[in-house]
Formats: sequence, C-alpha cells, structure tokens
Amino acid sequence: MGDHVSGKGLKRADLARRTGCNLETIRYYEKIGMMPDPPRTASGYRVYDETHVGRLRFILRGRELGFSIEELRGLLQLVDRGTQTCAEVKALTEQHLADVRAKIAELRRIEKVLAATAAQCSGEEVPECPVLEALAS
Amino acid sequence: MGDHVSGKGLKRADLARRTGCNLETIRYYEKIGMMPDPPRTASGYRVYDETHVGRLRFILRGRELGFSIEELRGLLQLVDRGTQTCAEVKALTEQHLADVRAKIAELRRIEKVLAATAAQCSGEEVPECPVLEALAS
DNA sequence: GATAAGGTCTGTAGTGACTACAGACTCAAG
DNA sequence: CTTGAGTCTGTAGTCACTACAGACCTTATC
Repeated sequence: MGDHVSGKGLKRADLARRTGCNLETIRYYEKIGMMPDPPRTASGYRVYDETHVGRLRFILRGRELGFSIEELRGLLQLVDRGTQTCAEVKALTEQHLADVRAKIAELRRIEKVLAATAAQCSGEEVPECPVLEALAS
Repeated sequence: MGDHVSGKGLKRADLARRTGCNLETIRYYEKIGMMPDPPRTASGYRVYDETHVGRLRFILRGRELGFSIEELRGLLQLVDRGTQTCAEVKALTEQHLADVRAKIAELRRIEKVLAATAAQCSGEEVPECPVLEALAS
C-alpha cells in the first residue's frame, strides 16, 4: 500500500521518503498541531495524501530558512484561514531576516576573536597558550 | 557575609554578581561537574573563593566564544591535570573556529534567500506573496 | 495456514544549556 | 521577635527534535 501503488494513500514512511523528513518528526509535528491528524486505516495506520506532502514541505522549507516552529505556525494559520497578506508576511520575513543578521554578526565577532587568538599560538608542545590566557585572564 | 566583607568567602549571589553569571547557572555547573563542589557553612550554604571566580569566568568566557560545555570540560581537564599543550589547545580552537565558520556560511545562505524573496514582495494588502510561494512550491 | 521479517502503533525519555519555581530553611536588621 | 531577604533542595519547563521499548499489524514465502 506504499507510495508506488496507485493513489491509495501514503503511509508514514512514504511521506517521510517523499519529503526527506525524519519518520518520527512527522508524528511530532502532528502532536504539536503543525500537521493535521491524518485519517487512519481500520487498524490505526495513518493515511496521508498530497495535501500532507505539501504542508510538510512547507514546514520543512521554512525550517531550512531558520523560521521557528512558532513563526511557521503563525504563517500556516494565516494561510489556513486565507487571511494572509503580502504586507504581513513580508513584515514577518523581515523580522526573521533581522534575527538572522544579528546571529551572523555575533558569530563573526566570535570568529574574529578565535582567529586572532589562535594566530598567536605557537602550536608547540609547551603549556603556555594564548587561548587559555584569553579565557583565564 | 557577602563580597564586601573582608576575605570570609563569597555566597552564591556574590559569585553571580562578581561574574555576571545567573544564580541558578552556578548550581547547574556544579551539578554537571564543571565547577567543583564548594565547601559549605554549618547550615549548608555554599562558600566560594577567588579560585571559583576564576574558574567560572573561564567557563563564561568560553561560552561567549561559542565553545560547548563539553569542549570546555575537555579544556578544563587538561588544565586541571597540567597536561595541556599549546598545540592541543590550538587544534581544539581551530576545530571550533571551523564550526563557527560553517554556521556563518549557513546563516549567510539563509540571509540571501530571505532577502531576495522579501525583495520580491509587493508589501501590499494582497494575498499573493512570493515568500509563501517559495515555501509552498 | 504457519511463520518470519519488517512496518507501524503508543508513550516516554533523552539531547544542550540553561532557567524558573515551590516549599523549607537560615540569617541579619530593627 | 518578627520580618524580609537570601539560600537550600528537587523538579519541571524551554526548543525542536530523535530514539527507543514493547505491542500490534501486514506482507511474503513456504
């Protein structure tokens, strides 16, 4: 009853394979309400269709762009209700972009300090080390 | 019996204030063995001295540079045993630096996609939105 | 029909690095 | 002596998963 069988619905592993999502993550997204509870077979197996594939891909792409689950939940609620506007989504995106840029700035600060300190290391088999001095000072 | 009283030892809040560390984090570091169990007063209050201040500052500076707790644990074990060498510390630092640079590269990738997509937004009160299309496609 | 292998179900616990809180105790000042 | 602040403990919550145990179901092979 898998993916390759004509239109009879996908099992969890099929959905995972189609999207590249981890198997357990699908269940997790259902538990936290990011994915709808899917219909079940008589014996309790989840049955997915193309709408689930689309929604899961949306979430996974959002995660790849660094959106938090809560940000995506907000986005999905707007879309589900059909009340989204480009203005609103743009604002959310630009806020997230600002967060990303702040993280980059912080990492660059760290990078500079690490590179400068490591550059002072002799790299020899001696106990004295500029890195340790920077931490201990 | 606080910080300002001559050399009688620091209480937990004193150590927190001296280092800028959160009060609870100190207890956490003791629990996971990053900080030694301090001596106690008869009634069970922790008593710290300058060695604790130094060690905590070491950990906090390391964290500010993005070292993980486990990386710092390794560094501190070397220092505690007196077996550290500049070569070894330099290698650990450069590995960490490579991790930081990888994170920066990933965030820059995200930044580019977000900026390019948001730039296509009309920003108007319409439902169509390039950001949503990028996620849903 | 029997059996074995593999897929799916559930709930729960673990990750990293803290942070917050409840309820009991202690200490210092007025 | 009381009051308020500080400290003690253990535990639970955060975020976004990931992994596992033990039970159940399905499919293929004989």
